[in-house]
Amino acid sequence: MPQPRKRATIREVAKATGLSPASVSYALRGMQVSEETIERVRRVAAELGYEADPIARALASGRTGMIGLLCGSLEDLWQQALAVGIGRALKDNDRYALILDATGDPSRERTLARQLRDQRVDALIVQPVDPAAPLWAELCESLPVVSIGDSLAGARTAGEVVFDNRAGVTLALEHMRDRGHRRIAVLTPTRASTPDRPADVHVLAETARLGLDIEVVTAPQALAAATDVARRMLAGGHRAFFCFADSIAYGVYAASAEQGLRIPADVSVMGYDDHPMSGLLSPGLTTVDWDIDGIVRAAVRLVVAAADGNTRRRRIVQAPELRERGSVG
Amino acid sequence: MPQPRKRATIREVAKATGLSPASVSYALRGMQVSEETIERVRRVAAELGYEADPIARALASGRTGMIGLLCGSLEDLWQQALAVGIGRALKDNDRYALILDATGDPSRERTLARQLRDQRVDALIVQPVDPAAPLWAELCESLPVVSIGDSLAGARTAGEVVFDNRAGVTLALEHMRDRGHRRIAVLTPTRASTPDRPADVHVLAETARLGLDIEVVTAPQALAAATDVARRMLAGGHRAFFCFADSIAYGVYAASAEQGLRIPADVSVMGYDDHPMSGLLSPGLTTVDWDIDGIVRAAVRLVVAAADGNTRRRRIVQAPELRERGSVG
DNA sequence: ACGGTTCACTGAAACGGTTCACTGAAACGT
DNA sequence: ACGTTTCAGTGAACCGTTTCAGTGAACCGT
Repeated sequence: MPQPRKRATIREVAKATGLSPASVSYALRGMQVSEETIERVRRVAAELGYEADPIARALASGRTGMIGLLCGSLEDLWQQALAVGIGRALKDNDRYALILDATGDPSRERTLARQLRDQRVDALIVQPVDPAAPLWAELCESLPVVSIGDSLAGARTAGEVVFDNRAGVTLALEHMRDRGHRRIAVLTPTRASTPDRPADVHVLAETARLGLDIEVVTAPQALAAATDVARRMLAGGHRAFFCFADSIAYGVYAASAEQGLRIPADVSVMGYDDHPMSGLLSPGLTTVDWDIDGIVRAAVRLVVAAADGNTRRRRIVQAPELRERGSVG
Repeated sequence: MPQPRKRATIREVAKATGLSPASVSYALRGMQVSEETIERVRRVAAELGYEADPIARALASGRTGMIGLLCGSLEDLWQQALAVGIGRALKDNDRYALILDATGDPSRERTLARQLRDQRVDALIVQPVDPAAPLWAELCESLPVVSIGDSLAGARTAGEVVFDNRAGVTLALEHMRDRGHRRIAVLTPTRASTPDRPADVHVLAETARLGLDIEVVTAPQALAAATDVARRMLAGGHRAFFCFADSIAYGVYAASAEQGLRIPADVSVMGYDDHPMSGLLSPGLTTVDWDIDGIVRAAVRLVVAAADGNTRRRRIVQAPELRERGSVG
């Protein structure tokens, strides 16, 4: 087991400058002491290679400068892209992100959310698996929370970037109906048992309105697992798919290819998200685009403002756009 | 600003059980006290909703139970997959990962690596941007480090999962030569200025041996940026590409499609990594496969052992496999 | 000369755990 | 009856900061 090398503490800096630890602490944060002293302390600290211990700092001050990011399921390529984008945007704001993956499991979501709070993150961005969980209200009591995707029921969030799923679903299903599809398999991500999740409600409402015959099935976002599900649905005679995540649609591509079925001649697929790879497939995946960069920017702006103590709450609604590429025959 | 709700401390549990804080601390970790007391303390703690504060615990004990994961560049889809896989595998070991993204920048890599050490992660998995940096030797002094991809020069790592890049490069370049390509553009990720990075050395050696005419260019892994580079190379007359990451190869697909060039008829592309999406493209991307699951398992096994105090150092060499899918004409 | 500010800095108490060295009692062997 | 172990549990120092409530000196206007 390696030996932790001994590091300089604030007391040593205090000794070396002839000041009290308190003054050094203030000086290093540029408060309450004379310019001259600040300069001197900085110099001595640099000489000694002193850097404040983030753990001790967190314990004493309750602040860390970190932003927590709790993703619903990182198996999803789009969510991966979102996480990476948020991480980089936060970096540009001199913040840094703690990225955690709830793996689509509400109970893990609970555990990790609490863990982040206990880690003293200054604020939290969450892409909820179960937006109706009481957890969120509890969490909002103790730190600013920004949600992406869905509104958190009954919680005082510090901001929300929500998708207009009603419009998105309408766009998708009308497009499929216009192309002559009536019997549609809807593949949605595995998720909380909440039966009345907003997006699902819209699907039911719209299919009823448009007179469609749907079968809803949950599917994991990992390619291999999504392919399994798609394979089963193809075997069951389904030939038109509305996938609630591009990652799931990729599974339909894979399963169709295996069985020699051609898209869009034999099988029709719609995605939901627009991951960069969707444009590279042939045919390109027709999908519903949510402007991922806009979401990243909005979420980061909200969370940084909240972490800085800004209390103005905002709700930003993202409008969807149909990205037609030819996967619906 | 939300008010942190007051939480139970160990002293309150001590009061409630009539024990000393020390005993409670031991009891909750199942040490040094009688079974009966352990049971009682557990019960009372649960009643009070007590849970040990991880920050205070980290300060006092220097341990956190977390494993740090420092990725070279999360723009790369393969590295994203690796990070997600490692996160999930660690979860199965009841550990949890702190995922950070060096964004391909050696100086950020330094900062983040030190930050992880200061966060008291029990161990670190790193996919180095600059494997020759003196940083690693320093880091290995204070915590177990497992590296993925390259060996860390002069550092006493706790384990390594390295790729046999010599074999991988040979596999790729021989394949291209066998298909009749002589003039090849090599697209490598942006990286440290280290000119003698092992993989690059192999490329030069092999091209010389095989009598190839190469031009080496660095390219970012983000699709849009990689496409830009590919576009320029196509404009420069290049028609055969060896990309040192599948993500970069995707950029060649995109740029070729834009210009109406067909793969493999007009343009040939080889990747390096084998991301799941590579099999979905048409034609599938011919690439060098590194068995990502094996890497994940090996790295996690090594790092968990090291975090548990096991000092046996191991070096695992991954052998490449050519995954031929038709993108090389 | 005097009360009142301002300024630069300090002492000590947090923050919430862990761990070391120790204690008193019971159990043990002889 | 005695010295030795073992056991369950304790007191207090410690981890490395931050922050609150002062303190003494210099400076102010009158």
